[in-house]
Amino acid sequence: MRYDEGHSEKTKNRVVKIAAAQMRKHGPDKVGVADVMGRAGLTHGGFYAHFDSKDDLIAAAVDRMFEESRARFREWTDGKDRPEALRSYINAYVSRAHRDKPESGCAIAALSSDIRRQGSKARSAYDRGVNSLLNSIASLLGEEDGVKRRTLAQSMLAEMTGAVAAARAVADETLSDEILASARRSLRARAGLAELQK
Amino acid sequence: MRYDEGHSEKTKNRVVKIAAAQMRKHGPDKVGVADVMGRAGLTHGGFYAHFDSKDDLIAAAVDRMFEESRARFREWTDGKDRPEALRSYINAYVSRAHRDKPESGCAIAALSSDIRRQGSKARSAYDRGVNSLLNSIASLLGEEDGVKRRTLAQSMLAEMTGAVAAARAVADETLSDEILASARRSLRARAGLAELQK
DNA sequence: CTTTTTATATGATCATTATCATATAATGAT
DNA sequence: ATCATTATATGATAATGATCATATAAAAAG
Repeated sequence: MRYDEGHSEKTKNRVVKIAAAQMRKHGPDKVGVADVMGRAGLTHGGFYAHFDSKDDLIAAAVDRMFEESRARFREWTDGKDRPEALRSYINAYVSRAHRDKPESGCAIAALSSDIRRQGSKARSAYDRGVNSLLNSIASLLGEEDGVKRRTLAQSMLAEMTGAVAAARAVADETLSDEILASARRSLRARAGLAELQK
Repeated sequence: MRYDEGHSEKTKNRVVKIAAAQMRKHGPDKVGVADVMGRAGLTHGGFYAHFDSKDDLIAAAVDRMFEESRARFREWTDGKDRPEALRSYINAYVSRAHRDKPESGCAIAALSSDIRRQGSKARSAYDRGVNSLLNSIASLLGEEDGVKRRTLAQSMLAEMTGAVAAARAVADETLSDEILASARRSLRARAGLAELQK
């Protein structure tokens, strides 16, 4: 049928959004083309009208995940001065809420061990996303020179993503909560934030 | 045939060792039973004489990975005094050598996003391994009380595993090297180690 | 009103993979 | 020597999943 202009693009966006959520939740390889299409209210056959291959979908989904990351970054930091924005970002990222919602969370924490097994398009999208996030974090740091800011941002990103990934991996909830709390505290300290409330 | 006593156990050990390597490299779900058996010089059919299911093999493989972790920990720290052992452990863990050999490296860095999708036996094995590793790290820390040592160990483990996982995930080798170097530096600093050489 | 267009549907194919029933071969026990 | 044992092999089954050829339906263009 001759749907109205832009219908195809809207459908594609919907499919990518669903794929981005499902892939963070279950891993890219555990999400089937037919399942994603089904969730979008479509059947599997139409898939190849939108994407060259499943790899292509994975790459689009990774891009989408990092777009969502940037939106969350803004949500958590907009309208706050630098230290407050940083504190807010750390607390929101290294949180139980984030841990419990991988499907809408950061791609780095969700795909940490999956992405290196993916195709080059997905990996490029991932690299772009990581760089973008590093820049965002560095922009919140008050260090003198840019090199130090970048170094600190990289180290903090490692701890943030490592903590959330580990907190998800561990089955014991007490241990999981502990890991998050320890990382949060350490991150605030080394970001130069004085401890206020808990 | 009536093989000599202990043949079965030796075979099983060999299979688990191979599975542990392959699963760290490719992810548990990407490693087939037939492939592992083939690498052990066997055919797929005999598998169920050794394991109840693939889940069972995954759990055994996870246990094995952490045994290897403990052996590496000893290798890197034995015969050194506490600060030197800690420095050695950090430098060896957060290294390009470790990054480039997931198949023989730490399970936490290798399976960070895979393990939460596995069965309960594998997850229990993982929890045991994480706790054991946390104790090992805490034993290297010179903090006053045990709580602080545990907190710091958790935070450091998050950064170490996060850095190695991220360094593997990223395609750009320059960025990957940078992430490792940044994490290494930060970890040594917050572990209270003075900077000596590079 | 007919034709063309195009997003989506149907249905098939081919590959992969976990699992299991059954067979085999070699060797200690009889 | 024959038998019983047992680790491993053969071969089948059933499920899943990516891909693709082809069909269809509905609206826009004529």
